[in-house]
Amino acid sequence: MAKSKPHVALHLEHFLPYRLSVVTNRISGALSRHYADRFGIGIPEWRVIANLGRLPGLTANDVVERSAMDKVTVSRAVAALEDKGLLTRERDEGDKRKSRLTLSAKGQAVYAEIAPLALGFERDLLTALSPEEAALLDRIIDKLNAKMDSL
Amino acid sequence: MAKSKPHVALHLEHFLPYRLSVVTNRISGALSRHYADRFGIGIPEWRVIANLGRLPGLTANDVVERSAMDKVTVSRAVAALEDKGLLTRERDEGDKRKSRLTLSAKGQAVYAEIAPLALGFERDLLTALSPEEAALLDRIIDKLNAKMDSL
DNA sequence: GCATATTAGTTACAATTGAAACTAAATTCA
DNA sequence: TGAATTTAGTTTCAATTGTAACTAATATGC
Repeated sequence: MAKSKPHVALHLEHFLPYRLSVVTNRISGALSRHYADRFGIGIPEWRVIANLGRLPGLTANDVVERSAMDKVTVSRAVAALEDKGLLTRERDEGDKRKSRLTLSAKGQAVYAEIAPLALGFERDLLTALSPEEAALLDRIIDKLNAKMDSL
Repeated sequence: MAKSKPHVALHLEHFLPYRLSVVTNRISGALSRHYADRFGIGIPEWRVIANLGRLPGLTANDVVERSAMDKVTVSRAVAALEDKGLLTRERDEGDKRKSRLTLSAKGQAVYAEIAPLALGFERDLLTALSPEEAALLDRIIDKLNAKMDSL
């Protein structure tokens, strides 16, 4: 059954942007349910934690660039995490517009708990694909991103 | 460079659910900009139109099942489209809970204008991939969906 | 060196969204 | 039957989100 080749008529169920959107939302939703409920943390907050867990000292703007999230979304996620005591800000002395962000001990604990959950979820998801398919999917995502860059 | 194979450490930029989410949001955003601005129509409304354009007489619930959208989202999109005169409801005489939805002439005109835009966008996007890659991506999406069904 | 533009980040506001509760019609089954 | 359940669809409400306008700090150009 040919599916997302260009069509002469628009069939949503075979339309690539739509199909991608549906499967991605299902995956994101399932994943966030893994931690959102348990930890009271939403997707943007989790993404900030994931970035800072690996790269402490990023600024909010670094996170924006690395995460494809909106500036405002990141700003709010950072504020929420600070309120919850999961991260600290330290004003950059060289450039006082910036704050360096670091996970607190509590934030690191959350990271240490969620990261394996997330990786386990990914591992489970990837059992649906052969290693070759998984590798190719990666290449395809890169190519689609490159295409979007050029628009 | 190995990317979304299971990792020992969580690197968001190589984490499949995250990568999928980023590229999908970029694609959906670009696509909706193609019609949202020009026609004053949002994503849910467009999806309802796309469904009814091909299958007139669906009920709101049929659209929910076919589109993976929320009940509430569809209900609102349908109401908005009715307000704009793009579709009509006709109470089903056999089951008075249901309404059969049909695009008005105006709605069909919008569909006739947007559908080729959407198909052109997809065609353009797919120039980034070889035909084999495009076919495989379809298979992969099906497999990921099947995996999500089983969770 | 100072006016202008750019960058980091926040705030205000309006629109979108989904969960939960609700109405009305149809179905089940005792 | 007719009481209890399910289904189609809507409404209410609170949370999430993005756009635009803003502040404060830095960089640029003349």
